[in-house]
Amino acid sequence: MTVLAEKTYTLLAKVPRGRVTTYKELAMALGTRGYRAIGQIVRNNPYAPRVPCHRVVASDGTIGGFMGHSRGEAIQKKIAMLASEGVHVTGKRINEFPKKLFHFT
DNA sequence: GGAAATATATGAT
DNA sequence: ATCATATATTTCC
Repeated sequence: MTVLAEKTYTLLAKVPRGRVTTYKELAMALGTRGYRAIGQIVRNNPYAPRVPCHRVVASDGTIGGFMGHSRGEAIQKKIAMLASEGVHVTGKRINEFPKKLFHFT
């Protein structure tokens, strides 16, 4: 486990319910450019479900990935979970993404 | 120890 | 919109 992972989980846990964050925001807050690394870390998610990995989305408002695959039916499940928390998703993008997006800086 | 793969982002074409 | 490059971690050899 790397220091980057610790900080990633810490920040992710700080995201309130009904809000989402992006890999980019996380990477920026952590001071790294390894966006993909964040994806790997979140995918590992040894702290689940204490760490809401489903609250992490791509910077363009798309869901990104979930459960081992990047784009597939698993996304539907993630969408349902987000909708359950108040973040509704229409089609392939989050509804009012910038408003629901939680930024650290 | 080194190479390939990944739940991304950005820039160029 | 599509293709190629950059970046950090993990997994497999």
